[in-house]
Amino acid sequence: MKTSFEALKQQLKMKNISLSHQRVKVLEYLARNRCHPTADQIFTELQKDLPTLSKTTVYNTLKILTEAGVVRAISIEDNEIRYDIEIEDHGHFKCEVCGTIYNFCIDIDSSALHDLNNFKITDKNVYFKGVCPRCLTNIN
Amino acid sequence: MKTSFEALKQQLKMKNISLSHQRVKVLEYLARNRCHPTADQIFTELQKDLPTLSKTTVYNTLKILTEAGVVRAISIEDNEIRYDIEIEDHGHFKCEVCGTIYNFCIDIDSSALHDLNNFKITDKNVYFKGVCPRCLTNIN
DNA sequence: TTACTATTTTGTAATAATTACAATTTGGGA
DNA sequence: TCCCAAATTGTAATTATTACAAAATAGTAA
Repeated sequence: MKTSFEALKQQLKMKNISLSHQRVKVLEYLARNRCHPTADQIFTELQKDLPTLSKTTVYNTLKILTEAGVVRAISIEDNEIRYDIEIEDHGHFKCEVCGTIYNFCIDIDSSALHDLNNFKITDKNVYFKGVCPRCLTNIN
Repeated sequence: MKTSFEALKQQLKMKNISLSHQRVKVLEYLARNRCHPTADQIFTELQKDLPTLSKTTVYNTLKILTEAGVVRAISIEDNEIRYDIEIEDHGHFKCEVCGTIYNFCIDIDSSALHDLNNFKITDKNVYFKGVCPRCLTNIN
């Protein structure tokens, strides 16, 4: 697990975000399942352990964690938001055949962005689409 | 107007997409309003001229044009899809204060993407967020 | 422990974007 | 003019998300 849980808790404490049982569960889920789940996937999975869990709580928690900068919300398409606990700059590749979302390294040289000279950039997202190697093999 | 209308029509004819009155109107709107409108904005505006227009037609048309590669669907956030008639590779910057979406030039060197060596890339999207110069000025 | 207060969770209802689908309309060719 | 296929329309359904009020919970001070 790249981001140690203790460090995360510390980080949230400093922002006065209390870590309730439910919030810890959501965080744990995101840390363990780095497949960019939707709110619904998180809810459905956690409900198995926490039968009283409410979907509203999942949405609330994701919103709080996103605003705290601990989680990143990504919306590639399909009108559904996916969540990612990796904050460091990286790109997302969505396979149009199997739907899997892959991470990939990319660093965009800000000096190349002459069009955005006077803009304050707070968030960079790179989303690619195409076909992943596994699906390319299966097609042939 | 960068992409000449005649060329566009030709392109669509070749793909066996007939250009009905409604479809032409949608295309014209996108060509004239390069502000990345939502389906609803397009519908509301066009309805003034075409009172019988149906929102379903707008969605249908946008889907057809997107599949034909004449229009690009972009979903930065807010769970709403925006449409752009510029197909050439460029990035989108959304100002978090005024909501405006700006285009900017960017070309991503594929050689830098060693993580995606065996992937077939069909679509590249770059979405940045932050504050645009005008809003930066107003804040101070 | 008890009482109090603020925060969190829960569940239901509302909202909003999009899609499904059947009926009607339209336009081009025989 | 008639006919057929394609396009449009309007309504209803679906889905993700948000709003909101009531209930539960946790932490704190007496």
